[in-house]
Amino acid sequence: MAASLGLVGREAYYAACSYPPTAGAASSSYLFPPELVADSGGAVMELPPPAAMADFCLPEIMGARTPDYYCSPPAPVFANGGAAAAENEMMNTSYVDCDGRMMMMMMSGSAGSGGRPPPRIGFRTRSEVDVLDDGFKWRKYGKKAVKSSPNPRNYYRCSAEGCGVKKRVERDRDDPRYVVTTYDGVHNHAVPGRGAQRPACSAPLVAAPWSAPAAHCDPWGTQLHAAAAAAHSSESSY
DNA sequence: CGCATTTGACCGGCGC
DNA sequence: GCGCCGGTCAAATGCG
Repeated sequence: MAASLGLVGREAYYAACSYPPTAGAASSSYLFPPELVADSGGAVMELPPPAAMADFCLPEIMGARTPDYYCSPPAPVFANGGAAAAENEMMNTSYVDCDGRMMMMMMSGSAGSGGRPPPRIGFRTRSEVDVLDDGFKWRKYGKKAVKSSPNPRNYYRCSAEGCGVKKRVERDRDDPRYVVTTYDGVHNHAVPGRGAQRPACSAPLVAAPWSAPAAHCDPWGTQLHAAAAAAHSSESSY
């Protein structure tokens, strides 16, 4: 299982996305690594300066130390504009870490019959271990060698009952020091064992307007914060 | 013994 | 229609 982390940092977050999920590799990788988006019509976002993002995303908490991570409502930060994102039924969220570095996350999926597309979130983390301990309990259900990468891709499912969240984990093909993790779906439960310390919805979170009916706050907050917390806490351990 | 992991097989989507 | 490829399943295996 996810042993305690040996993360050595998390500096290299991608700021790229690929959509719509059309041809080729892009259909299975809505984000990252860059080679998957560079030639497939994807948009590489130009990120505003962290400070600007903080102003945009963190109005009520500026002035104090920013949280480890912060999830924002969808922001029109796509290189080709928010309209294009809307056209493609894509949404995104972003957050900054305490160092002011900004991280973009992409969510996508088939919108289906007006329903909320299942969020897909991906990020890249420099880590010595393949599986980042994000606080949730994952059960590995598959491993596959993919063509786009010399490294095998591992498939995990949240082992919580009734929670269908999946994640894919693979080493970056260009830099094996980095782990590319893609979350698929939204946890319908709190982080195991962290109930008191880390409620599913941290206070500063802005409610996402599209959040799931049952969720009173950003449904991604749980996993994002969990992952962020895991990554962050690990930093001090190396 | 129960649970997690491994791994080959199978299936469906997509491009040609 | 066929083949490729990614994703999932499920039996076998390992481990505590």
